[in-house]
This record gives sequence, structure tokens and C-alpha cells, in this order.
Amino acid sequence: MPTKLTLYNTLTRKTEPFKPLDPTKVKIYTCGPTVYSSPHIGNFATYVYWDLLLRVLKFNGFTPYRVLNLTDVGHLSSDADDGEDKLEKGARQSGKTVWEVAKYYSAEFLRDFKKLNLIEPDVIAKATDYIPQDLELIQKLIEKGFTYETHDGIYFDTSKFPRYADFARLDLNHLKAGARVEFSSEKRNPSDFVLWKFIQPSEKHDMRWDFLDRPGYPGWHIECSAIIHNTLGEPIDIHTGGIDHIPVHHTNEIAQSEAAFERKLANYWLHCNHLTSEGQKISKSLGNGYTLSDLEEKGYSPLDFKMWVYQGHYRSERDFSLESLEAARVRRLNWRNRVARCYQEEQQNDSKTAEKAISFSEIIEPLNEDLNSAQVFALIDNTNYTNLFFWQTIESLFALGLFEGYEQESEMYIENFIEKTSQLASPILKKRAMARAEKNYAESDRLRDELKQYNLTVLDTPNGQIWQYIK
RNA sequence: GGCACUGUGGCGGAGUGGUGACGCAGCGGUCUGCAAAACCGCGUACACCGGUUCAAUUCCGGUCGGUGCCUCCA
Repeated sequence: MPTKLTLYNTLTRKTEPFKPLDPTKVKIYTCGPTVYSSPHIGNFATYVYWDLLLRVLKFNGFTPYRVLNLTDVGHLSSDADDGEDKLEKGARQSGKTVWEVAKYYSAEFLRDFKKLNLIEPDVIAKATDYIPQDLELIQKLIEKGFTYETHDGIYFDTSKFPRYADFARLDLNHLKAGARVEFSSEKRNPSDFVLWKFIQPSEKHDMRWDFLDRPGYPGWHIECSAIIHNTLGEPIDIHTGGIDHIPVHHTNEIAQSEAAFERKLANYWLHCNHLTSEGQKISKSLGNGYTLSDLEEKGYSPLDFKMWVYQGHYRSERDFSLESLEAARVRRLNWRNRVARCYQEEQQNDSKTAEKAISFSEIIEPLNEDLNSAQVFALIDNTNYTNLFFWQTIESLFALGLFEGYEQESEMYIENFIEKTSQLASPILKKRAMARAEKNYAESDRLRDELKQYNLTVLDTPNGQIWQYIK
């Protein structure tokens, strides 16, 4: 009996059985990055986790349909007084236009997304492509009386939405006592947030759109509600994001969407925890945190990082270090070599049975319990008898590049890498077998060295030679 | 100040009311031209103090430590 998928739902704070509205189209929305700087490993950890969610959904027979947004406008860099958004700031610092900055970092994000072997979203929605939809939504909220206007923008009045505090279980009274929070005097409630920001005549803001006969730009939260409404439609099945989004962004998103459309926004809310890096919080504003390119320069594949991510649970606090990445790298290398070994064994005797291999229901069981990849990895390591089919299944779930090779120059994954490697190695292995038969060990060792240029070595097993990857 | 999370061997990291997974690192053995792999074996790790219980790492309370959010962030 296969197990049923259960997921931890922030909405109820419980692990619940997953029941989609429509199994043939499971509607998923993922809060994407703000494209104003290079994404770091902490950012990517989340997309790595949600990639597993997609693959586990597929494994359970569902068909996910997933929208990811790219925030290329409108997030303020600091307090409301400042009024400068992060993209504009990035542009000013680099001497580029905001549009160029957004384009540059979007491309970088998508490139790294690919490097991690992540399933491409069905829709990638740029915030700037949804301004009319934002305004439509804001107009609706204005008409319904959820908003008020101040000199600097249109605000959502959170007191008009009684369920406002429910999602994050906020204590709104104590929010007021916050030590670090300063309130705009024009705001009616501390938790009120801006839907649309007016650009003051003295302000420089390259990205601008007219609304109510004045130039302005969207607030931080509106795009997600507008994009969901126009690409998926409420309610959606799963909304994912980082844990930091619970008290503000997602709380506000729910308020906007549910006030406007009077339907539940999402049935399941999944939040992953944050990474720290070598003991320190990773933050864009602090400017710390490795990028995937940093790791590549140190000789690690993006997929080594992926291995590292899946060794832990998405809701745990994780601390990244190069030392633990090295452990993940070696583990992944060992897996790739096990795959290579299976390949060579099955080449030799075409029907190798893996009667002691673990069953697929054993693999899926921990994954179905709120995506416990770490436990599956332990099962995999405990399984001595595997075959190629087994590893293909593992690869379909984790996409760790066990069958592929990565070419640094072209930044492409090479398919059929094992076959190609085998073709390279087999003539050398043949010569070496002859040399060993003649006890010509000098020649045998020379041939072993020759394999190094292909990043390979050779093992002498009781059943003959087997090539293996060195790194 | 408010809210939440967390403390497992050298480094990571699952999990459970009743012999403490797994990876990396380390050690011993079998095997081996060498090497490696493979296989077998090896570590007295569950912060501390109470409580509940026949039994707690697992539940409850407290202490100490760490972290996150409440401000843009995944």
C-alpha cells in the first residue's frame, strides 16, 4: 500500500494529507527572488526544496502547474521615508538603468536555476508585466473600501480585514510595542501596508506608471496577489516561500487577495527555514553568502550544493559551511560511482537483478512524510544492491546529475555522460587488461595514469576492471 | 519588548516513549602486484536540573546556550 503525501501546512500548523483541487493540475505559486543582486545559496536552497516538492507530487501521480514570480520592481530598500527601492539603488550604484539591472540579475538567476537542474516553472511572471493587473486589484480594493490614501501612497487598512492576524498568529497589540519599528504618522494602523506608492516631484524613480493622474509604482506585496489571480486563480493548492514571509508578505498577500476576491487564496502554505552561512545570517543587505559561482570556483558543482541541501530537512535551520559541503560532495561522488558501476555491470551481464534493492514504496514513504529527503538518503546508502533502474528513480526525484556530466565552458549538462565516458575508457581498460595478464605492471600503472586526463581511475575487482570518477 | 524555532558523536544530520539512522572524517580486518573499491567490524553523541512513566533523547516544567521574525530578504 503506497503511502499518501502529507505536508506541513503553515495555515494549520499541522502536517496534513495533501488533497489537491484537481490532481491533473496542482496549482502552485512560489515567491521568487527580487532581482537586484546576485542570488546566493540561501536563496537557492528554497528553490531546491520546492523542486523536490514538485518531483514528489509527480511521483504521487499529480501534475503540478507552477508559477514563479520575479520581483523586478518596487521593493523599498528601507523605511518608508527613504522611498528608494532596491532596484533603483542597485542601478544608481552600478551606473545602469533599473531595467538593465533587473534584466541582468534575472538572467543570472535563471542561469543558476538551470545549473541546479531545477524544473522550469510553467510560468515565470515578471512583476513589471503585471502592473495593469496590480492596478485592477488595487481599484477593486478601493471600491470595496479597504484602502485609504496618504500623501505618499494608497494603503491597505488592515483593521478592515478582521482575519488579518490569523495566518501569522500575530499579536497586533504587541506589534505596536516593537522596539525598532517606526510608524508613518499617516498610517492608521501599524500593520497597514502600501499598495501603491506615489512618486514625489523631488524623487528620482525610473520605473513609473500613472495611476489616479500621478506617477507611481507598486507596493511590495501586490504583485503576488495580482499574478496569482491572473495566472492560476484562487484558490490555489500550494503557496511556497521562505519562513520570513509569514508575518508580513504572506499575511498581506492573504489580506489583499481575500479582501478583493472573497475566496481563500491557498489551501496549503509551505515555508522553508533559512540558512545561515558559517554561523552567520545570510542576508542580501549584509552582502554575505556564497553564490553558486563562488562554489564553482572552489571546485564544487552546483549539484554538490543540492546534495547538501537534501541532506537536511526544509523546515530545519541549517548552517552552511564548506566543510559540510565537502562531505556532500564526496557522498555525491560515491553515488555517481555506484551508478557508473551499475552501468558497467549491466553492460557485461545484461540482466542483473537487484532482488535486495529497496522498494519504491520504501523510498517514497519518508518523502511523503513532509519531504524527508535526509531519511531517504540513509535508505539509499543502506542499500547494497542497486541497479540502473533504481538509480534512474532516485535521479527522477532528486535530479543530482548522477547520470550526467557538467561542462564548465558551455555551462551545460552533458546527457549520456556515462555512455560517453565508457567509450573513452574501454580501449584503455582493454589494453590494461592485457598488460596485467602479462604482469606488465609498469604499463598497467601507466594506463591507469592515462585515465586521469578524463577524470577517471580504474579499480581491479574480482570480476575485472571498473572505471570510476576521481571527482 | 512581542512571537516563534532550536540544542543529538570530530564535522554534518534524521528519528523515536523501550538495543541512538545515515553521510563525511577516523580506526581495524578480508581481498589485492600496487592502489582503490567492495565487504565485515569498530565510537560508551541525545545541553543541564527536576517531573510524569515500569521505561525519556523522545512528553511536561525550569535553567543555561544558539537562532530567526517583528524592517527589504528565501
